[in-house]
Amino acid sequence: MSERSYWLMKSEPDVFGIQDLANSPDQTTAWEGVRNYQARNYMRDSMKPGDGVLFYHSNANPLCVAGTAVVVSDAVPDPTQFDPESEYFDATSSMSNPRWMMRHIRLVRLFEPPVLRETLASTPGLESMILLQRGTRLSVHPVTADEWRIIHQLAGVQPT
DNA sequence: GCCAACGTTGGC
DNA sequence: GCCAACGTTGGC
Repeated sequence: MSERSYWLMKSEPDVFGIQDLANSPDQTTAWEGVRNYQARNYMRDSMKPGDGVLFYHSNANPLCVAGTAVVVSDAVPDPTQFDPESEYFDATSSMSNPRWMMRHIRLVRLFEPPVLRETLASTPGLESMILLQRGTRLSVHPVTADEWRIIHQLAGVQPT
């Protein structure tokens, strides 16, 4: 019996924000389009159904944790890698040996108001967040149980 | 819009 | 296998 883990996943709200997740069927979405090996490895190898997800708005105003989600599927091939019409098409991947894997996530809650990045940056205990390290671009990465708890405190809600 | 930091590509 | 060049990310 392995412990539950926690993750942060970035999305640009102009492309797909937490409101889009809230409006999705079953408030569930496929986390398509990740084309970075480290992020893929986390999704493929380390995530488990039931893990918690901080839904982060990048390239946005305001930059913020907009809410939380939960991992609801095993790792499955990202179908967009096989779609020549998709911007995420990868001609070097094959059905028999897919390169890019993804998960499905379901909305748990919106943070209202969202927890701003500048709040994270000034909160004791969050100094080590990967998100806040200089030069970090990784769009899927782990957060600690402490970080998960502190961010829920900032949001004024019980951790789920 | 700028640009620093990073990841990937490809010539050698 | 190195590393320069390039493209992208993403905060500011």
